[in-house]
Amino acid sequence: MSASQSLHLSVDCVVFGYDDTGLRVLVIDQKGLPDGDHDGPKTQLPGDLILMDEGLDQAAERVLQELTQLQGIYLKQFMAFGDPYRVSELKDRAWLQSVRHLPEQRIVTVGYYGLVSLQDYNPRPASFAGGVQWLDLNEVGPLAFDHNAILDQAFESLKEQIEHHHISFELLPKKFTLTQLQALYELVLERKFDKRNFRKNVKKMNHVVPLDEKQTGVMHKPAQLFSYHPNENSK
Amino acid sequence: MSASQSLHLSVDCVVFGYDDTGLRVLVIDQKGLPDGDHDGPKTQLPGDLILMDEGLDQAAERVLQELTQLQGIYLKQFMAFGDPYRVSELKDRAWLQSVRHLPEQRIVTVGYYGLVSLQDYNPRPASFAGGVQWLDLNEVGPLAFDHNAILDQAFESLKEQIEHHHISFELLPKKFTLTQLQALYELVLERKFDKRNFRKNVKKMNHVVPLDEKQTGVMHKPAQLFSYHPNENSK
DNA sequence: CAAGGTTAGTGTATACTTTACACCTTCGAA
DNA sequence: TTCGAAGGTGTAAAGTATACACTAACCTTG
Repeated sequence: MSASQSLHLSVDCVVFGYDDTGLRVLVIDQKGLPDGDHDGPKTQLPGDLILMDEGLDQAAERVLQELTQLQGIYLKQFMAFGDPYRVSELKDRAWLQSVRHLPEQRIVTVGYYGLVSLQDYNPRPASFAGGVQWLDLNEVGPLAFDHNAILDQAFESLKEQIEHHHISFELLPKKFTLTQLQALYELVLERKFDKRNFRKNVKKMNHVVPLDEKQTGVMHKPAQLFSYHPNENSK
Repeated sequence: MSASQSLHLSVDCVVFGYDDTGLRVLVIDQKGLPDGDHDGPKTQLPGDLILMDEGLDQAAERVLQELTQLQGIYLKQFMAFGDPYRVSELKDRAWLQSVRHLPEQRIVTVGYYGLVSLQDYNPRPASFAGGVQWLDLNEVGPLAFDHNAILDQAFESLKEQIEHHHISFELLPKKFTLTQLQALYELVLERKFDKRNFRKNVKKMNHVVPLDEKQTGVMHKPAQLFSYHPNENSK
């Protein structure tokens, strides 16, 4: 029935970053591809094979750290991708072979999405490993492998989760304004909200608490800052 | 970095079945376990290794068909389980070795949940492969491996999806009564609904259409039958 | 064939939630 | 001092959710 399986398992991370300029995805350059045709896709989602003694969540954390220096961010598994022909483009196979010395082996991957506040983590983009870029979600070109499909699916999962779980705060700085929160919801859910109604709803959530602090350095009325307190008695 | 991976990939199916007696899960007996201690868990979720040339969804379908004869039912991937020690009990390892002749290899599994109407598929339980049982959801004992955890997670996913996607109809016969629909929601969401309010809501869904037909053979006022029409213009 | 058992099926009043909508405030820059 | 730019606030109307109790239709039994 089963015979001898020979396939590999990887994790791929779709890291969403948010700041006042919008919602972005983290991609890395493919390194080590032999010179020659410069056209095709040269960026991909950060991902790699899992190690024999680590769990999936652990692998996602490690891979992300190794490839992008990002650490300690929110990561959540959303879907496994196992189409036998998911790595079918010639260029993709060539890259795999050049980097991993793998023969034509099947790779199944487990997708994770990650959330990070660009304002908190990215004041110094230079600290990231070379070849790391934050692409605007609307301007992601073709990625290697089936990574565009993985990205789309990750964004779908994000949309579904943001309303029912308190994950939006993972994308915001520790101190944020209600305008930032609203803009985030509008970007993720792809619709507009009324400012007053939005704020009314936020005030019902007792895990969003106002601080004794205001925005500084803006050339308009400074906004009240808020922060997220997970255990401000339930709801 | 990665070195040589050597792990296996399987699918496991959590099939939920519904009829007027409640919500059930499909389990199979483990066969081929050498005689001896009869205590430990002897049932498991249907699952097996995936083949080299099939996708994950395809593997789930095939495995389910091979182990339980169930075919053509709704199946949806919900999560991958990859803890390196997920198959840690001695008895589980012994079983794997006796059946698959695998050494102490790691197995990562992709979980699918399935939905089926017991009334439509199970008028003749004899037609199922031997060793297949439908356990009441509240009376599932210990299963092999980490299958209890997989089951719990599957049920969580079912709860989340039933409200936003039209999957409840996969658990109902083609022609169903509103009482059946309500009882199903009550079982899955683990709360009661008011009959009149529930029916008001259903009548707003234009994908649930009344038929020109009533229940027969019941010793009370026969109920109107309904059926599900996916494309009765949206929402 | 009448009575009793059992589930089907229906409407309304009230509380709550959602929506739509416009103006004054506060800061920095010029 | 004025201007530009975003912050911050309340109310009325529409829609949705809840709570609640009786009659209707079938089968069975005496």
